[in-house]
Amino acid sequence: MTATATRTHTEQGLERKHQLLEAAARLFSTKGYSSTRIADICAEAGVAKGLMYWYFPTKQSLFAELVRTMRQQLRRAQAAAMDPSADAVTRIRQGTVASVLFMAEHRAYFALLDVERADDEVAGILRAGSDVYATDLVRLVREAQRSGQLADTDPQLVATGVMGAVASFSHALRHGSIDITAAELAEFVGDWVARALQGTLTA
Amino acid sequence: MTATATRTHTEQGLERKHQLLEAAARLFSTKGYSSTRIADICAEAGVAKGLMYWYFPTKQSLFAELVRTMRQQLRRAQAAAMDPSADAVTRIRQGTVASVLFMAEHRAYFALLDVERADDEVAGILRAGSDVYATDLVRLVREAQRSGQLADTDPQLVATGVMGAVASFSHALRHGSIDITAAELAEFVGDWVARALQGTLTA
DNA sequence: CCCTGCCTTGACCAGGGGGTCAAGGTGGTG
DNA sequence: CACCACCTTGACCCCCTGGTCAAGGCAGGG
Repeated sequence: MTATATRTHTEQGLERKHQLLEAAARLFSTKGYSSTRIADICAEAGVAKGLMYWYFPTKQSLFAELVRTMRQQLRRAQAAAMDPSADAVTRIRQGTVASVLFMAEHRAYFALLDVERADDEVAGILRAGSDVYATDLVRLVREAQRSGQLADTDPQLVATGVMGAVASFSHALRHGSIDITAAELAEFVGDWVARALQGTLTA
Repeated sequence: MTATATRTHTEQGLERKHQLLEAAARLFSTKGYSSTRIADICAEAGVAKGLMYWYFPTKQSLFAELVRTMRQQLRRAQAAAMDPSADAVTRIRQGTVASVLFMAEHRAYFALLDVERADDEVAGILRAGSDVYATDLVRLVREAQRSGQLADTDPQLVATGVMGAVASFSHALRHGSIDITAAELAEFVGDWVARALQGTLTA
């Protein structure tokens, strides 16, 4: 394994790297991680096989970078959608809607979550990263509880429910088992989550 | 590939087969489908590698049988939990609670759903089977809508939400990110789903 | 005691795929 | 022009793993 760590890239180099990431995202989300061969990725990107190893030390590292990038983007989309002056529950709803929309726009990328969920080989590396949003949600739930908006259920539990809803509905949309526009679905999921949450008050 | 199809088994044979299935379930749910080697399964079961092929024609068929069995069991548990005289929403809730409980009792088996979700190599074979519960749910939702219990949202959408909740919470419990007993969680999820559903009325 | 059908073994095979490498561009700088 | 750093190629290696197979128990029945 050559020392890819200290490698510097030109403008063109970064672009190539990006091409590889995009090609990989397309294939991973279609065929799954382990069923996607490196040769496939390079073919999809239109370059020779060896080139991948100029930019990434291993297949896993490519995958890892992909997920890292996606998470950052998602995170940004969520943050942008939340109105800082709004109450906690509203912000949760806004984040939820934004998440569904984001995922619809970037199906290929977001589908990686499914892979990550099952493939232990890679899940370990990244588990930590997936907690970021969860932590955020937990904070929001606590805030809502302090302000009396929600009852005192375990915040972790609630966060799981919210994230689960986003993931499940997104997954369904991605796989065509639902026939609806992304915008409509996003609103629906927002409502769905809001209702499930609010009830927590009377529990 | 030898003709495993017409093979007859003795009492002992069936037991051995069962051992293999159990070992496989344990490993698949821990390491994922593709990361589990046939050698691992046989080692876990304490038999020689070749023996697996006495009972199963391929690795995939072993997996398929595993999932088929699990689905049947789950299906039975759901059916048993539903009170035929109750209204549709109540039955949905009962099925939900039963699903969470079942999954908690059979973690190793149920975890296979995660694998199935991502691993395309195997997903295709079984996709059809996973629709059974969905179809059931859709029927219940329609019934509830006819009786005015729920508003006229796309039943498919609602079904997705219910199944998603079960899957997500179960997944969380399985992976230890939630600290709660299975019974408690089951009730929580039941409530969660019921709330999310009911709201559909006022949408 | 032998024969037949079920069961078990572990060495073996073949191909597939991750990862390597030597060689050859290409463009910018002294 | 020469040099260097970046980039690109495709043949090659080799391990890993799903799958095969010939050989050998070990019942039980005739």
